[in-house]
Amino acid sequence: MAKNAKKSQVSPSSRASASATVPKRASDDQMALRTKSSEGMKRSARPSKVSVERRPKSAKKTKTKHKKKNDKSDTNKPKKPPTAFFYFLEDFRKDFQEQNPNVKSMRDIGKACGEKWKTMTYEEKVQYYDIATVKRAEFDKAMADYIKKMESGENIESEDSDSDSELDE
DNA sequence: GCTCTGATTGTTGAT
DNA sequence: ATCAACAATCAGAGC
Repeated sequence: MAKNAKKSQVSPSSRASASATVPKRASDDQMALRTKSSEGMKRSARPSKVSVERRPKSAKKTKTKHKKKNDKSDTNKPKKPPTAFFYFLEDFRKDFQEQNPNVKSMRDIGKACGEKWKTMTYEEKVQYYDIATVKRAEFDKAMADYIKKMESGENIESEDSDSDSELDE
């Protein structure tokens, strides 16, 4: 049910607060973390094949296909940081597999995680929101550096050097 | 053998 | 204000 709605439900908190990473009660300092720079993500950057035919409309979602190892275009380009839900998903997946070793499909885990996420309280989610906020701040910084390099020398082609050390404290 | 799919929510750029 | 795309994960399916 909640699949087609998606945007409509979004979550009682998300935008309700101030489009910040943290739903409600978001501390001002956390909001300050998100500089919301111009990033540069936009779907156009993605491979045409992925960008196109991504129109589920009333159907499901988009299913992103990740392009896997087809990232030759943006090897040094920082990728979008996982959201709070994704951090929770990592932790939830481990616990879920321990209790359900027979279940290996991420589809089932994703569903279970989504249901669990909805039942969780703000206090339980806030820790993941906090992580996501920090990571996005780092991503913003990395993106700014990436753009700077692009403007300076276009394609540096040096994905692993300074950007890596910066991202990973 | 390699690539894509599916399923979830959050976030954000774009329209 | 709304939409669309993308972020991680990983076994399974398809080519």
